[in-house]
Amino acid sequence: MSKNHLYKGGLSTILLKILSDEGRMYGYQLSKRAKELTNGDLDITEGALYPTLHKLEAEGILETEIEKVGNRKRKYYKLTEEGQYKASERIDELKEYVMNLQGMLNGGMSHG
Amino acid sequence: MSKNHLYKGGLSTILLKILSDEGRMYGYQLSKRAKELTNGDLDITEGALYPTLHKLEAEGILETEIEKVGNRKRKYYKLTEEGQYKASERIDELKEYVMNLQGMLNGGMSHG
DNA sequence: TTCTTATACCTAAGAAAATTATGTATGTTT
DNA sequence: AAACATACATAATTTTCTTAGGTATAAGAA
Repeated sequence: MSKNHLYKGGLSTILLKILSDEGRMYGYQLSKRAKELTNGDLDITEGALYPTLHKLEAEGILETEIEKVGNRKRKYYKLTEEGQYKASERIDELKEYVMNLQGMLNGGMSHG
Repeated sequence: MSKNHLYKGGLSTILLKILSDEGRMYGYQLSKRAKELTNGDLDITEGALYPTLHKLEAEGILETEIEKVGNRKRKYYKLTEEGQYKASERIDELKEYVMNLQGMLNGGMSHG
């Protein structure tokens, strides 16, 4: 099993984190929230967003409900019961990884 | 210009950070050092490592010297003068990105 | 009222960057 | 002698992203 999630494949875990905090969101809303939370650094494209959500749904980690607001449909995502467990695992792994990475990036200042 | 380096394309910047700290290293050594510095989390495969180094060399960011140790050759990499400038730019960007990501991962605890 | 922008979903083609597999060769340890 | 670590490299494949294209409703500006 690979441990190099983050510089490849971190997007799904980021989405899971947001959903685990917010409870229930739709795709468009998720991408806006991600951008907010990272001070504009994370700009999730639609071509990445929707396939990733579909994959997580297919894995049984997310489930959906379609709601009509006015004349427009929104597809709401939330974690399944099984998904809550898997999500917290993945989020913890990512946290640890990011912490180690940050340690590396801020260490080694004694050179110049 | 894309801002989503990290969950894709962070490897080269990580290598630049290590080289900027250590000054001069060869490929195999770089991969071992990266693993050390991240408590084993970052396991760079050879198929990722060498093409990435070759690309950075082709970009003029790294330069090489081959040394013979016993009967075995080592290819040492270091930053070029131009490379030092570009490396520090990329490292700063990555730092900021990782900081924002960490903020997101550790925020939103007020849910349960 | 028409144009632009924002909202809201989606897929397909292509590129980028990784993994996996394979190859060569030397040195060390069991 | 066999296994493992060092040390380089490339090719085939897969994953995951960007870019581009498509549909449609709603709101605001010109």
